[in-house]
Amino acid sequence: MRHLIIYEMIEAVHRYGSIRKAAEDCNITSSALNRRIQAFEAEFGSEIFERVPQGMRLNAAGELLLQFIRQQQHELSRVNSQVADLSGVRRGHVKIACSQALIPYFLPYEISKYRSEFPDVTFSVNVRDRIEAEQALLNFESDIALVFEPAHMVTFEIIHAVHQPVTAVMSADHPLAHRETLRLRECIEYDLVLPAKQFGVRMLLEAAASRLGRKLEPVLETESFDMVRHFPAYSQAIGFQIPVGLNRSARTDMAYVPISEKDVSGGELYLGHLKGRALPVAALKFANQVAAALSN
Amino acid sequence: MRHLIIYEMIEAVHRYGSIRKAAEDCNITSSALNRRIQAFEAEFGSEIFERVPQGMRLNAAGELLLQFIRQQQHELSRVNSQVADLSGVRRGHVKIACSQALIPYFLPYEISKYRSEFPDVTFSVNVRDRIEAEQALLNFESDIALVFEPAHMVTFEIIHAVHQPVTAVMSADHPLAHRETLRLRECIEYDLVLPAKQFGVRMLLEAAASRLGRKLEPVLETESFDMVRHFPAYSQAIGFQIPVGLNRSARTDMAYVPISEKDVSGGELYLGHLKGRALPVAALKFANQVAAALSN
DNA sequence: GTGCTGTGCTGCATAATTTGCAGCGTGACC
DNA sequence: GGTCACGCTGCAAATTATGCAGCACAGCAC
Repeated sequence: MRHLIIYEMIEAVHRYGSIRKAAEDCNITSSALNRRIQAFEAEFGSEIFERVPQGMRLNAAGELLLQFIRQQQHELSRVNSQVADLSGVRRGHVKIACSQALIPYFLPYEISKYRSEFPDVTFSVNVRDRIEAEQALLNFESDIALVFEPAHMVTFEIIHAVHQPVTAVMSADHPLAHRETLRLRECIEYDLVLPAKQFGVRMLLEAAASRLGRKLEPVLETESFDMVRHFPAYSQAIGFQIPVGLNRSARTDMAYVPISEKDVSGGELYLGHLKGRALPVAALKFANQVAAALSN
Repeated sequence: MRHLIIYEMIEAVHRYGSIRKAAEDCNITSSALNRRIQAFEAEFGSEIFERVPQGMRLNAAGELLLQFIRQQQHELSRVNSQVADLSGVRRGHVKIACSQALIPYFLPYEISKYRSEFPDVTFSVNVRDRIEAEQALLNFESDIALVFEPAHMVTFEIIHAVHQPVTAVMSADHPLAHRETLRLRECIEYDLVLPAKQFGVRMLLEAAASRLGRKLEPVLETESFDMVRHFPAYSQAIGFQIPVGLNRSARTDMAYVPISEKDVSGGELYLGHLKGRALPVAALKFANQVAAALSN
């Protein structure tokens, strides 16, 4: 869309904080870009950048405009996907922000399944914690989010929610491996592998431990859910994960035992999008498929 | 916004159904406009007009695009008004769709009051019946609507609602003029002046009459609420109006008596806007003022 | 049929706009 | 005090849009 290229230029200037650097990115000279920005500001009726000795910084009006630009680009891509839909071919791009837990099994499977039906739909997947995920929706960086226990859900419109008990991960020969459910106090006797503090699973475990009057002292704390899942294979340590991040049939050398809801109440995995914003056709169809998958 | 002029051109072509006529409107030659439309369609990835021997007609993709264009223009004007608000000066334009009843007293007063505080805000007021009003919101022709008993309110987000008993309008020397309330059967004994069938007041009266097993036989049926209000001055006829359309202090030669709620249940006057759409600053402030005025 | 009128479309020369180049002035940093 | 990066600007070249004239086609009146 050549007539909207000025928007991309504005975004570039904002990103680089410098006309000269942004100009390089736009394959244009700085003078040309400079004049386009100036012409735009004149038309817009107000400056959108603050000129500081270090370069360009968006002012309040610019922030407002940037919000508009992103929304507008999102709407345009939605219209495009609807138009593509009209001609029978289902094309489009789905942008997903999700928790790490969805990465190993759930999303790869669901995306493959969707693409087997609509091969012209492409995807982008960004791992975001529950705070960043909401930001991604607001920035129009993502169409839909799939997050465990989101922090504040004011702008988050829920498509589907599913309960996820916190589940202990251990090697198949662990003393507790044969149990149906576990109490938290039993787990604490072993070495613990916990996700970092910003994650929902950790938050639920901490809350439960403090109710027991105990403190969690992990031998390994990590931001990688893969580490939490795989470390217990090589020791008697116990990791924690939510069921959607586990695949019982994949590894017979591991055991997955849910923690009793009496101790740890579990949390909700939410599938949602930005409130008041219509989804592109492809994103909507994919969201429906995911919602159906989560229901089982 | 020169870079968005193509949108106005598309709207012009749609409006005139002809490139040549639209070109005249755009102060451009038909060949230039023709090429711009073609270039746009190429970029957009799909034709948006159907070429018929009579000229150009939007196709399905074009309808989608037009919806996008209107929404986008609305959002832009909203951003503009927010930006103007930043610099202290409150500027902007408020577009109102309303029932006829609001025209004689209510809106002129409220608009004047608002403009005495913010003289740089301009208004457009369009009289729309309750079906057209919702359409006006959908087309972004209006920011807010003020309608009596809207027909279907799926896309209508209510800001404020106020009950309006149906009120009889008669000359001050009418036999019923001194009464506190009137029964419908009393009114029917006199000549009736009724608004046309599409209006809410008429609908409520018809429903009430059929409950009484009576049929309304107006001596004068009109689309003009002014006629309904003024005709009774010169005869013993009775007209009907809602309180917001009446101004007790203005005319001492007229009497206004509410119909008993036992007969005619009255209706709601709704102030609202399009669901899921943020209002420009000026429209929002004005809506708040109107809501406050309606509360009294 | 036969003009006639309207439609969208197109080749080409021209007008308008945008761009690149080079250079200016300014403030931050060492 | 020198260097660097910044935004900005005059001017000529390159690119793009426009206007003119004319084409092919479809509907319509006679």
